[in-house]
Amino acid sequence: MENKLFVYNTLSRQKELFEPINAPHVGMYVCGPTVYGDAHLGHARPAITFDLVFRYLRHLGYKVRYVRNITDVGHLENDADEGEDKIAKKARLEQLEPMEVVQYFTDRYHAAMDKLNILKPSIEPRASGHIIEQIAMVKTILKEGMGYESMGSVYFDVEKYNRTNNYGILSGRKIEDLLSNTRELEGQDEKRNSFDFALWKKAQPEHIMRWPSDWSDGFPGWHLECSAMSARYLGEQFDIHGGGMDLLFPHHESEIAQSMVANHKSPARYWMHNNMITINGQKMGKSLGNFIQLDEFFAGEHAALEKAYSPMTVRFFILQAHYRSPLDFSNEALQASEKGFQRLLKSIATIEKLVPSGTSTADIAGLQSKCFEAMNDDLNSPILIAHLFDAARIINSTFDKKESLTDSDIMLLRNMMHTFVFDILGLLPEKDPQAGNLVISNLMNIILELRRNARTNKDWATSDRLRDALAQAGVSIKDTKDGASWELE
RNA sequence: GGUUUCGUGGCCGAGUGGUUAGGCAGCGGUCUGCAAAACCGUCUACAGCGGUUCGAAUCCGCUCGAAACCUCCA
Repeated sequence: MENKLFVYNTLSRQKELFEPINAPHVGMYVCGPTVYGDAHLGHARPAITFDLVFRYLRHLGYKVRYVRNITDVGHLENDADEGEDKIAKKARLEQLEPMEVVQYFTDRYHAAMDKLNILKPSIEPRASGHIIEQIAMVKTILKEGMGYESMGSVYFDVEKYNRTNNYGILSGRKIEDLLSNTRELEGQDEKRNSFDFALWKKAQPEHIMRWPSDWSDGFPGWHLECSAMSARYLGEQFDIHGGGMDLLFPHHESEIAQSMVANHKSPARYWMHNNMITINGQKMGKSLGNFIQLDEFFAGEHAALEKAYSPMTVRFFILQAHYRSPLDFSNEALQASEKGFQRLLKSIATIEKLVPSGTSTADIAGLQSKCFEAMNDDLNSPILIAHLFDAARIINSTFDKKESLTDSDIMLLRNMMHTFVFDILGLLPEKDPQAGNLVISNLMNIILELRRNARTNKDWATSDRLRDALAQAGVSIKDTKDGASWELE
């Protein structure tokens, strides 16, 4: 843990030295998905961003407890569906039990995350499994006088809270500005102010996800689950709270307010927010209808996709941008990432073929230091990747005898590449599943043997005919110094 | 309208008061029977207008343009 890791803290709006409350232990909470639909590219970003944080902290030697929730209750659909839960709505449409929908999309989410090689969080709590904790928190907030009951629902009194605290500490918003932005929404007459948020919501008769409470049969408010579950598993104050930038306000702002009242502590020391993925410059989002599901990427089945993009291509694409910058989707950019990633992987394989020299013409240790510097500077994965491409150039040049490396430098380089590419960036070489097929492999050996004979006899017509026919069949042949190799298209 | 952020070369995307980002594409070369692939080398830039400075793409101001949030959202 000699590395000095700096992270950008949204609270202070600057990079700060990361110092855990109880080193070597680190507590990290990240807002997970609402499981009422398949994961799209936008979901991949926070998952990958905080997977990178998780992996890097572990690499630095920290013992990290990573909590990422599953939201399966509590989100209102929209103005038109006042009081109707997203999960419940989907369930009614599909004639399924709400929990059946939750289970289905949770499993699908996990499968997509597995493909992206995202490590599982230490704990993945569900909101519906923590109703008791949430009700207890509502009671505490009421006892503290910062909440009020109205027609069976309970609301947080933002204005009162703001007299002694700062509602806006995270987002930079001022309550006066919020006041002037009052919009007339249905059901707001229950609230004292438009910006008050629900702690407990009374369920309408048709609402099937409901739990009993002192105030009504209902369900917990939008922001409560994260406050209740983070406190339960990480304590009242923990190290890192993460999520998408779109959650900054009001979700995270309200989380802070709730925790300040219930626990008299600001819940997290470092707030980290990943930026959005855009498509044609606009946020990719469910409500905008412009999202592309992850499985559609992997299968290439979407009108906006020119081809399929493998999970590792998507992962590399996301890591090539800094997590706090917006990232614009395009086929051109994806294909650039795909090729670049393959080049990086090939260079790692080439390390094994390097022949050691007595001296080194490249500074491998220095390059390794630069890689750590990049990561320590707020997880700057694009800079790290640029350094890794420098390493790739050194590897290839050494292989071409234009540079030289000592035995120990080669070992260092191998270790460095494996550590950063596989362990920290979480990238994996993707093996063609068919390539391992023994029958195909044997057939290819027979065909290439025939072609090799033809070539020995300078029978170019036969040689080229085999190559063209194989290309038609979806197998590409590459002639190298060491003979021909093949791969499936 | 308010809050926050951003505008970099053909595309994507880092950086930041004086020193190469990187990837993809393009171009040149090596290799090759040819081709492909691979590898090496290499060009194009900091929205516009002012200001501060010895020096600004980098700091300040204005203009234009874009985005996120302000309502569920990763």
